[in-house]
Amino acid sequence: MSAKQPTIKEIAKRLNISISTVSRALHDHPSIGLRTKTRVKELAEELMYEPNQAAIFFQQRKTFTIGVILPFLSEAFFSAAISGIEDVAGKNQYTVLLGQSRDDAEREKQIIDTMKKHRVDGLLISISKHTTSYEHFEMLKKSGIPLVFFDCIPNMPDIHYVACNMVSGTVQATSFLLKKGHRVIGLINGPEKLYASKQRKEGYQIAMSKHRLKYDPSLIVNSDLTKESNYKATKELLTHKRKVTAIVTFNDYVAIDAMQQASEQKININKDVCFVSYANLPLVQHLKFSPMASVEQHPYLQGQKAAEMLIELLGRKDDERETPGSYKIIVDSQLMIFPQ
Amino acid sequence: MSAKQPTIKEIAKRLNISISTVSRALHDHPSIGLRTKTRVKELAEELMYEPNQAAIFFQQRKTFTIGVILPFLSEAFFSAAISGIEDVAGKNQYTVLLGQSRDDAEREKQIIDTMKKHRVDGLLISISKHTTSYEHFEMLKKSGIPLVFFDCIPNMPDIHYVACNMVSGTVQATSFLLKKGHRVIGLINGPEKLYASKQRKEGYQIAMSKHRLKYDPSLIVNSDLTKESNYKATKELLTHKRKVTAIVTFNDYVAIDAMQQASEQKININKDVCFVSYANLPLVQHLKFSPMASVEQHPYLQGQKAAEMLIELLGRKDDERETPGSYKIIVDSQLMIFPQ
DNA sequence: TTGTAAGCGTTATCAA
DNA sequence: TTGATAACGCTTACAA
Repeated sequence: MSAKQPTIKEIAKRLNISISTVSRALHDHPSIGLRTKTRVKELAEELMYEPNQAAIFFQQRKTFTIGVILPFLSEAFFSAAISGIEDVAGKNQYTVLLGQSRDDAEREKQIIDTMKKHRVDGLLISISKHTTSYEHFEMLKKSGIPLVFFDCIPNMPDIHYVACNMVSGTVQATSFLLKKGHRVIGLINGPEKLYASKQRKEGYQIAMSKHRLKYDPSLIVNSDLTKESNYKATKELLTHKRKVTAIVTFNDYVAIDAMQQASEQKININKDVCFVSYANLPLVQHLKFSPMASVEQHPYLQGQKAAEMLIELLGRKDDERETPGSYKIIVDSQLMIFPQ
Repeated sequence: MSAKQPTIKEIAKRLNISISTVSRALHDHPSIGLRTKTRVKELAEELMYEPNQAAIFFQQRKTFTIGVILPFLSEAFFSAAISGIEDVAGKNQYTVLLGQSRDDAEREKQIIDTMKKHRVDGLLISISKHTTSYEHFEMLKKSGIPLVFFDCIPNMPDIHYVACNMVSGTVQATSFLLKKGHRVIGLINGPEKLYASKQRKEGYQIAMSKHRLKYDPSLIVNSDLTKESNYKATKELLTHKRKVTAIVTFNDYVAIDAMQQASEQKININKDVCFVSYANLPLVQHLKFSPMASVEQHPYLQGQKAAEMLIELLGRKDDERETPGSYKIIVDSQLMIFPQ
């Protein structure tokens, strides 16, 4: 049982040759005689030899591991994203180390520490919504660990990232409603300081001005994305002095709460008040109340792109990596309209 | 930029002492003079020294990494389970390497290979529903890598596992319906060879016999869990010669399809035909049609338990690990009844 | 209290 | 075509 794994040394001893010969034979080094090579390979096979990656990682100062830090895997967006990451990583012989921040800045910091300890070759991060200080990211940069952000990105100069352009998604969402004749459209936005919220706000404003409508700031309300806050925001819009006939919500979860709340107020969902949202949850069309449309953010694609970017970065020689500036990829969001 | 990480050698040189002294100072070894210790620690701090874990892993023949292989992170069950795993792992200084099999046996095998290469200390596996041969698991066992299965476990002797007793869950589910007066209850089960299906079947039979009702095999139909297959199974039950008034479904996803199908046949959900299911998806109560109850399988808890078991196994000396037999933990499932 | 040195498994450089 | 040896960074038994 559990006989300890054979090493090249073991093979060398048995064959009465040197370990370097064994190493080379195993690597198909051209200078090794066919005879020796076969002998080595056969014995390796027989002993079920497997190179000790730990030793190789150590020797090559590389772990072939990338760390992925994201808020919640339970959010469909992230589980899709990590699949994209995993696929790209796997194709490139990299492996994925996982850490969920649970939207807790402290936890995020701690995970980064652990990953640094584990000497991941690089990191993919979607920051927690409570992360405000960015020192830990700076620190990583300084220690030469490449970093690619995706989806939720910090407001820092010179970072590599992949993100979705929420502005255009929001323009589409709002325009969709405007074209349907709505004139008083509310927006339940996320926390004000979030970049994602700023983009939605901007998109909303652009759509309004495109349609030559005056922008009414009181139609945008912020929620901290808890159920209570979502309810409150919804009530605020539903009791607005102007009659709100359509609401754009920060994401599908917010939409669920908003529609629930509206329905309790005897409002006919998507009749009296129309809803449009973001995320495009897999189950969204099966919901009791579902929005008329939802902005797809292509999480799998974002994951792929981010992983590709990171691996590209990792492939470079250290000196090339010094290149100033940063990579950015913007994935276009897209309004998915559901059949009614 | 990216100055390469300092080593104890570096510290030793600067302080003109030996590397072993540095190593010991950093580890608070009792035999080191307070003076030297402070000097070492201060310099380490200043240089932002961090031990090279890759070297340590190599040296200690341990990576403090556990591999987790599961079908889909997009299933709420698994994303909850992995959170439990991650929490326990983190508390014990372990880190989590992720692999999704996508219910593909080949992929599963390949992930195992990669993880073995990466020298994970142990593995947590929920097998893919298409895994039929277990050689790769046997192989791991032989190479001395501890293995703990959770949720979906293979039919192998002497394995460690954590699983949910679906029998009792099914007894509860079926009894719930029986108590409501239903007499002709259908079961849309999963693939026949799945252990989980066998348990559900058994539970169904037990509940029936407890209520002194004759078991009618034609009321159990199998689905391969695709949408089409779910539809087909549903139709079969709805056109059964006996009038089926309640249906238990393999899980919430099946329930969604089944209720959709039933509704298209003008059947009044939970009036004409009542539905009960498994999994307790977080969104289940927000669905257009939701089952009257769903069996909770405590994924987070299963994840925790499995991780604890594995870490316990890892903590042992090699000789203790030889202990024959195996650990099993059965987590009780529980019927969650939703307010109507 | 501190230093020396072996060893973990591999790759790579240099010699033979 | 092959072998000896250093090196990667760290821990630890043994010496001093």
